[in-house]
Parts: sequence; C-alpha cells; structure tokens
Amino acid sequence: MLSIAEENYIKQLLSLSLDREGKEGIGTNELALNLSVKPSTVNDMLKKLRQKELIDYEKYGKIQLTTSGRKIGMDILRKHRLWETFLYQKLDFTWDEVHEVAEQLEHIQSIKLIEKLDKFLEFPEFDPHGDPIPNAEGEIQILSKLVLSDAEIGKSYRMVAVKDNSAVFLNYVMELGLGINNKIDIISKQDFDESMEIKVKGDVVRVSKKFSQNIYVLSENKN
Amino acid sequence: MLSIAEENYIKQLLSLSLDREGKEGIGTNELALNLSVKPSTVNDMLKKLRQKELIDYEKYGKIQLTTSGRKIGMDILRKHRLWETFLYQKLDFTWDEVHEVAEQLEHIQSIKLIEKLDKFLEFPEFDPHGDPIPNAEGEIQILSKLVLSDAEIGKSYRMVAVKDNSAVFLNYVMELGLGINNKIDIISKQDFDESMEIKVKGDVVRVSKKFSQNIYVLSENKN
DNA sequence: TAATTAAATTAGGCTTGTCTAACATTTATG
DNA sequence: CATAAATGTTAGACAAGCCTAATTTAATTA
Repeated sequence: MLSIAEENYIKQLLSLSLDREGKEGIGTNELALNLSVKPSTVNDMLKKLRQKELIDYEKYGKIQLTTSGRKIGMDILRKHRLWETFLYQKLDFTWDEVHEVAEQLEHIQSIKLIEKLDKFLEFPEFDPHGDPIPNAEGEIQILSKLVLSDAEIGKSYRMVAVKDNSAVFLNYVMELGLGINNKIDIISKQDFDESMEIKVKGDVVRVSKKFSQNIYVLSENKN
Repeated sequence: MLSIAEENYIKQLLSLSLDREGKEGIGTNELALNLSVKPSTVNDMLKKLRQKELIDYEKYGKIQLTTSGRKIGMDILRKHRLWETFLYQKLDFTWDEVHEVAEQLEHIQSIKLIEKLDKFLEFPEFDPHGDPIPNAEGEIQILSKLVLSDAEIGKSYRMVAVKDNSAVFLNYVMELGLGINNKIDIISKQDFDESMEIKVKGDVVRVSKKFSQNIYVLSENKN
C-alpha cells in the first residue's frame, strides 16, 4: 500500500508522461516544480519508488514509470475522474470546484468503493472536463474527445462534456435540448463565421463558433 | 486545520465521552487502547491537543474535550455517519462494510462537500446503524432511537434503521411494505412470545420478537 | 573545448507520529 | 496505612517527508 505522498508522485509522473505522449523521460526539477516541493525531496522519493520498482531511473538519468507504476497511476487517475464526475453530476459541484476535492478523494483505499461508484454513475467514459476515465484495467479510451467546432460535416458525434461551465452557457445548452450522451449530427458549416447547423433529437439548430468550441464530442463513426 | 491523526484522537475522545454520557474524564491508557497506540504516544498528543485548546487536561488528570474540541469531534462524527449513509443507501454497501470506508472518507476537508452530500441524501437523521447524525451545528438529536420491541402500545413511531442486514431479513421488511421513515403504530403486544401487532400504511400485521428487535424506531409522540 | 549555466545529488536538520524502556504518581488492597 | 499494582509520564530513538546549503554532473554556449 502506497502513502498519499507516494501516490501523488506516481500520479504526477503519469500526468507528465501522458502530456508528452511518453517521449523522453521526466526530470527531477520538473517533477519538483509540479509537486511544489524541492528537487532534493523528489530525489529522496525517487530512490524509494525505484526500490519499489514503480519507476525506472538511474542517477542523473530520466524518470519513467514501470508497467506496475503506470498501472497504479492509472488507478489513481481513474479514481480522480470518477470522483469528479460524482461531484459534478450528483452533488452539483461546478466544473471548477471538483478538482480540489477529488485530489483528496482519489486517495481513499477501497476497490469495492470505486467499482460501486462507477456503477452508480452508470459507467461514465469522460469526466466533467471531458477527459477520458481509465477503465478498471488501467486503459484509457483510444478515441479521444474533440471540440464540436472541429467536427466534420455529415458525421455523427456524441456529446461527452462541456468546457465552459457558466450558468448562461449551461442554460443555453439545456434550451437546445442538449445533454451528456446526446447524439449530434453535423449538417453544415459556414465558412464566414464558422457557425454550424447541427441536428439534436431530430431538430436542426444553428450554433455559433463560440458555442461549438465549448462542447466536447466523441466521434460515433467507424474507425 | 487538524492532521488525520489529531482528528482521530478527537473523534475517539468524543466517542468515549458519548458512551459514558460525559461522566468522569477519559484516561491515557484507555485512549491508547482504543486507538491502538502506546500510552506514551497518547501522552505526546495530549500535550499538543491541550496546546490547541481542544482538550482540558493536566498531568495525571483525566481528559475532557473543550467546547471547541467537542464541536470538531461532532463534525467528524457527522461526516462519518453521512458517508456511511451514502455508502449504504446509494452505493449498496452492506451494513457491516460501511464503517471501514467511512473511516477514511470522514477526513476529507470540504465544508461544501458535506453540505451537498447532506442535501443529496435528503438530510438523513440516522445512519445505517441507527445512530443519529449530528447536524451542522454539531448537535445530536435528543430523541434517541429505540428498538421496536421496546415500543409502547398505543404510541406511534417512525422507522429509522435496521439492525440485522441479511438479505432474508431485508426481504421480509420489504414484503411488509416497511421502509425508512415509515410510520408504525403499536396496536398490541403478546406477553407470551412478545410478538406484536403493528400498523404500517393502514395494514395491521403481526411480527415476532425476533423481528421487532431488529428494527430501530424513533418516537413520534410529544416529549 | 573550456567555461558557464542548469540540473541533479548529497549531507545534515526539522516535524510529526510512532516506539521502547525507565521512571513517577495514583489507586487499590492486604 | 503501607505497599503492590495500575496508570501515567519522560527520555531517547526512528521513519517518513519535507527543507536548506553545498557539491557534483551534465548540458549549453562563447
């Protein structure tokens, strides 16, 4: 069982390696900066994590998660994103409030809790920020979400999250009858102002660029 | 902000003082036993808690929570019992599984979280063990729950929890149309086998002693 | 490539929360 | 009421995680 501190190092390593798509390894200073601790502290922890075979790392070298380190990181990320989804969907937290609390909740140790939470939330695929939730095996959906404004004419998508979380925006979204998991067909796009016509529940509506940039969708088409 | 260790000491002190209805204070050894640490460790912590004015305590004397210590303890107890209720009611944990996980969840720091959780659960008054949930002011309902078998003929009660949590029992409870918050009128009691007739939703049914000993109720009568 | 800058490491120290072992005080009992 | 037993306290040690200051290694650039 890892301590909260250890979990936070692993999580941050995973997050940094996801950002850079696993190219080159991560440095001590960089990790220190992201965790708001001093490099010397990171150095101590690196030795411990290497000892536990959670990272590959040698003196003055770059840091990389091992397979088991990565799995643990994914589990934490999964918990974080499931809790964010819970706070957002069930407790009416706003988009920007969820992160801080999820930072604490992600360290609760109980496999059963996460399984049951996942079920309670009806197995969500994306968190309220539109980021994919890893499955229990620590795998992340290959399909990555995109912004509605980048959608292609004639194709179908599924709304998975919103970017803007203001009341005005959410009200507008609701008025259009749009919600999480709704299907959206792209009817046409205007080159002039980049507005687009979309079909939602049988109705065709025109939305502005500003609007479509704040909706995350997932492609429903064969890949 | 208290550490998790500090919170656990306060919580245990509160729990012990509630058990003995606040008579004499609590001893170092006793506390150590309950927290699974050594008396010397407790002694160190006592000095710190006194420093923070959370306990009244002097060398070789007994320990008592101060008003602010008690308030903090009540807040933790409130969180613990709300989380237990959540796990039980929303995530389908069983009666005996909730405690362990709630021990962790009770230390999450977010007033908003607890307020929203309370609302989500529709302001429950009792946890799945039938223990009262302190309100946001750290007050506990004066009305204490009792076992249905101790109810008085002619009076009305409200079901607040079950003691037995087996599937067979819960099924039986459901078959009778009985659920949390349902009103129960006590019609009669048999001296021979201590079975009783109760009225639930207009229907009068007879239940055994074994049954009535596993239902917690709250008196609905004037006090 | 030599010198400078940046990055990483080491050494030593601090706090928290724990321990063991020794000592002090209270309480209970013969 | 004196002493044994129980309870409580102190001293000193240790691991985890953090720090600062000094040092070493690697990377950049003049």
